[in-house]
Amino acid sequence: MIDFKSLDKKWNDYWDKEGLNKFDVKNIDKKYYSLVMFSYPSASNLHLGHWYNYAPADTFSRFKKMQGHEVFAPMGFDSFGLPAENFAIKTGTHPQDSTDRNIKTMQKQLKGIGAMYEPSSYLETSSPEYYKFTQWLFLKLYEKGLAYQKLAPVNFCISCATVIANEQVIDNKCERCSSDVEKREMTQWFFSITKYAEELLEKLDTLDWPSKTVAMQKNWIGKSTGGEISFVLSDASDMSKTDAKIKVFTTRTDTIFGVSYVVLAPEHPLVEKITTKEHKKEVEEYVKKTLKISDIDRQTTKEKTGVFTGAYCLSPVNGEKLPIYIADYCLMNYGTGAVMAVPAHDERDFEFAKKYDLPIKEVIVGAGGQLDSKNNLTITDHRSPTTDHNIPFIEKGTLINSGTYSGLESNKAIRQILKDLEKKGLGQTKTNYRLRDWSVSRQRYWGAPIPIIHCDKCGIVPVPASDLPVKLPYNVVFTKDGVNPLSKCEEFINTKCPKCKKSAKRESDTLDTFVCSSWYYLRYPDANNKKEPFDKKKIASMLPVDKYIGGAEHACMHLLYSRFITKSLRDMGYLNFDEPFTSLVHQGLILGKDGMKMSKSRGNVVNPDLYVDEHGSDIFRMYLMFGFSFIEGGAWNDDGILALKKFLERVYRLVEKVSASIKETPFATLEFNFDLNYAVHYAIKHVNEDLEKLSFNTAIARIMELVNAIYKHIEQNTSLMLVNEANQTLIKLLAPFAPHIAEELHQMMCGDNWEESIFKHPYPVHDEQSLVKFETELAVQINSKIKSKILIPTTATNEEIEKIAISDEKVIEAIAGAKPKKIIIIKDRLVNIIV
RNA sequence: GCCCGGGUGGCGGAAUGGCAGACGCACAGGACUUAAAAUCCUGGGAAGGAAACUUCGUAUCGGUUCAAGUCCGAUCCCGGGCACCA
Repeated sequence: MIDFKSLDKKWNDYWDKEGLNKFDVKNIDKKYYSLVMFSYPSASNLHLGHWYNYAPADTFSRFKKMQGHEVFAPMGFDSFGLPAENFAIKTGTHPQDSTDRNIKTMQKQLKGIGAMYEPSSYLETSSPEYYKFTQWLFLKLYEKGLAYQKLAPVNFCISCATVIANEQVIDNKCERCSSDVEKREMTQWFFSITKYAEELLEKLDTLDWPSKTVAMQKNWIGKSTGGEISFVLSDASDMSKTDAKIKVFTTRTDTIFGVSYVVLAPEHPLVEKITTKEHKKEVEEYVKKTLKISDIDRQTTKEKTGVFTGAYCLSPVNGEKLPIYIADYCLMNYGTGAVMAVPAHDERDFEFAKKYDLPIKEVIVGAGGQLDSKNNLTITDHRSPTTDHNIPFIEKGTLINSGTYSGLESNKAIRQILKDLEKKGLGQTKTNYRLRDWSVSRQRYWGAPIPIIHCDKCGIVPVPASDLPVKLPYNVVFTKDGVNPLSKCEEFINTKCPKCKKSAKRESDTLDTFVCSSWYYLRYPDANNKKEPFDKKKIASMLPVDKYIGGAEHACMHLLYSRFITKSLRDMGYLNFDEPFTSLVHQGLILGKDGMKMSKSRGNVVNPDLYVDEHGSDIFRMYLMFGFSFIEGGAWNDDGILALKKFLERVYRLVEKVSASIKETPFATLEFNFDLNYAVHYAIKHVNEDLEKLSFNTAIARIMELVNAIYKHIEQNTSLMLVNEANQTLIKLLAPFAPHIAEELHQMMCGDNWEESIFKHPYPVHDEQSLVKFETELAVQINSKIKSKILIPTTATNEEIEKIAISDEKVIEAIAGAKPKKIIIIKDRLVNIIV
């Protein structure tokens, strides 16, 4: 038996030599952009997760290529990032050096997959040729007012010593290092992703994306429509007119008659102004205390606290005097930083009201509440306050105790009340989003420097595009003090102001690596362009990406950021499409043998290299595709890989056998055999359909069936020519899955006539006629229970099928003389006789 | 708490409302072999039965339907996301 391992190099070299992976611009009309998420060289090795993403994706690319598409499948490295820098602090190895080294190893490993990556589009985000344009992107966003600097509370990871984005905070811990995240007030750079909130939300429905990812993004954007309502301060004599109102945001304007107090966030600017003398000390202490407690504690303790400010405001609907509180459960960074509290119909307000003994006014009853002809409310819902006081009742329903609005259904009341308030200038409809602007400043070295200069005279001055890239200096010192090495690098920091030419200082923050990865798919098709990030025309013909395959962990980060960047570049006139990734698929997660997530500490990490070294890449990648449902993943199993080895050896023997016999009897007759022909076309049809859906495991199952069928026909002495033909189809079907082995088998089959790579051949297409059988087997049910099977001519009419079914021996016995009441016939499936 | 997924043999996993368990692993039996391995063939949801066959069976309970793993309602468990968002 041949050593499959030896085939990897042979065919890889051949593909390289022949330029088989090259994208040919001539065929641009048939382009297919097949993208995988590029690798992050933080660890020194390609791990199983990479393989599980890249190998099946390559099978898909090869399938598309054989289908006649001009496939563009690039690969590169997302090579900036914290881990390299942390490694430098720990070991003294410069991030540039460790990154270069890791990339070298990983490139070798990538080669081992045997994937058809386009060689000329290779990129590394940490190379000046690339980050020059990441900086260009920043400047463009700045120019358009989409990048700005502000003092804001940000998430600060103490261990990483840098600010991180909202999206990078998981359970109040850093997404990367899992240590605590602190809220800090810092001047930071932001991208105005919120300006695109509505489009980012809306266009989600046009995408062929996993529904879960769409749901996550929708959730993250968090649109809610409601009203912004003003509560006028009851004693506003000493304040300016604009300050005399508290604006609250609510989605439940229908509950406004149930408001018993108003709450401000402790950070709210009005707090200071409205607090009365008697309450000043208490309020100040409370504000100080809550601001000091990090968000972490504010969330984990959850117990609501607050204090009375001494001030009152007036209900805009009935003029009722309402006390104003400040409380930690009101958040400054959402809505207006103030809420109207309706304890009877909101859980949080209820909890607070109970604790501080505030009135609870019920104004909504369940949907059973109705006005009778005399305008009296009848209540039929069991949850209504008049029966069992099941409050807080947070659902919508019918209004009670709400003046002229009583009796209205909630949704109607919301519209009506807002309309009336608008007339009085005290309210309007308002949409809020949970999405915050993207914080992109990082106080770290190993990233693209933000191309900004701070000048004492001119203020913030962008680096002129002609001066790009702002190069990251190599000679910096990495220390454990948590201070950005760049800020201590004199030769980097000190510069001249481009405007006034006086000495000025460079911005020392670098860009979040997600900025680098938010546009890399635009760079690939024009990766060697020295003048521009990409040529507009080229991109217009190559983008959007047709199939994007990668991990689900990027749902609210990379995938959202990329959509935003695409839209902003479109609005600047650089792109002519709205969405970067029309079709997206996430591969599942491969777990350790123990069914647990792989981790070094658990000691259950599976190293792909060991298996590839032993079996070659085809067996390994086929196991990854056959052993799991692609989008589910699952636990690793060593036996599974042996199964695929067995299968491929079985195919090899088959090809060996058939090509040997063909050599012996080259003029074998071609005698048609329906069954074998059917098996071949059945396999072709399903492998095509399954590959289109990335259902690799079932596609391989169909190929296995074909192999079994061919073996059977050899035994049955079916025409050698036909077997030979079936075999050739088999190898083509197999080619995207096991490219090296398929090339070898193809060469074996062709013998002296071999001319070119199997990937220059079209993928088999099935012939519908070959799948039409003369006879079909139908199951016959009596009262929905299967009693018999019958063979009917495929062309039989329903009447004929009925006749055959009823005259079947077992059916006669089962019916036992009873008269059929109804006969249901499902084409090609079954007959159900109801008696 | 809320929003998504998911729960099918000993195992990985298949099933446009229409014959549950494709394909494979493991297992068992047979062939080949001095023997073993490899290979090739056959069999395997469970229970009962000599067999034909019968009954049960896709987390649980109920419903719709001639027909439910699939649709609907409730419950339990597992995974993921969000989490004081007014």
